[in-house]
Amino acid sequence: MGSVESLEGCVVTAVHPEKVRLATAHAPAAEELARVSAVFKLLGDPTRTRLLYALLEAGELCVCDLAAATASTETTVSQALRLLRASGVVSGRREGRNVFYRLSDAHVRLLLDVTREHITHDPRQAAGGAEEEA
Amino acid sequence: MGSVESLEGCVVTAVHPEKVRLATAHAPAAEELARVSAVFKLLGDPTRTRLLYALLEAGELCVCDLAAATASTETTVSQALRLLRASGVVSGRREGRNVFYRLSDAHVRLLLDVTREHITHDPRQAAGGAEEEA
DNA sequence: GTATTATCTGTGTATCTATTCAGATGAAAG
DNA sequence: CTTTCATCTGAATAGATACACAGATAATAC
Repeated sequence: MGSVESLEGCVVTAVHPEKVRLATAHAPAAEELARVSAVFKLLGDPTRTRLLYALLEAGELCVCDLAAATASTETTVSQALRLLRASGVVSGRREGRNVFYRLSDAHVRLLLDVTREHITHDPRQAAGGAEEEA
Repeated sequence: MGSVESLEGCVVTAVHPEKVRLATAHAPAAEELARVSAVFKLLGDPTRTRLLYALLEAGELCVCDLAAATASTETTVSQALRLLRASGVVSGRREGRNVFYRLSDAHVRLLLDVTREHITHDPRQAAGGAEEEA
């Protein structure tokens, strides 16, 4: 059993030091990782997820239509859209009194599709149980 | 301007009723949406994201190695792994006293890759500013 | 059997966050 | 200019959650 210097300098036991060094070497930088997890966190709220799937289907919707489509208040929708827009997940276009929102790029659409497929193809993680398959 | 019955029965104004109906018709079911956002929420914590990228690089790591690779305590890592395992994002394999964890399937790997690419190709959403491109 | 190591789990606390309400801003109509 | 409508923003509150500590469980060594 080897030992590796962790980032804070304290020595901890390691079963596979090479793999640990490999992981730390290729790990995303702090700022990059923060942004990645920030995007996932935005997608991790049911209200926002509902908005995004509505935009995925309709292509473009204004705030009041999004509120109707997701059965939320317009204020809640507006607050959610503010966060999504601030991180570039959605973008808004003003047309008269309405602001129409759409998904920013293909990456977001892919994330929504892949995760939905992941869920439907892996019905294990329902409410609690999620052991190995077979 | 038309009007649509929202899910709660109250009538709200709608700019594009057809699009709203399209979105509501193709919207994920409540349980499916809950599971999708639950997966995203799991990926939305920096500590867990770090663990997942470590597993993405190393393929398989035990708890103490993950703690070393991510500069966290073993307790924190274990708590994080419990949530990830409960939702089927990672899976564990016991070998003697160690438990080795790995990413469950290709979907998770794809999510991590796509989002990292999304971040690096879209340097807009740094700390605050994220207006339209161009 | 006891000792030791690795991982897991219960509990408490401090922090964050989603939602709501009230009011502000921007745009069009009269 | 005043009114009306759509959207936005600030503040307060209730609920969720990540981390740390202490102790429990599992597996090997002696």
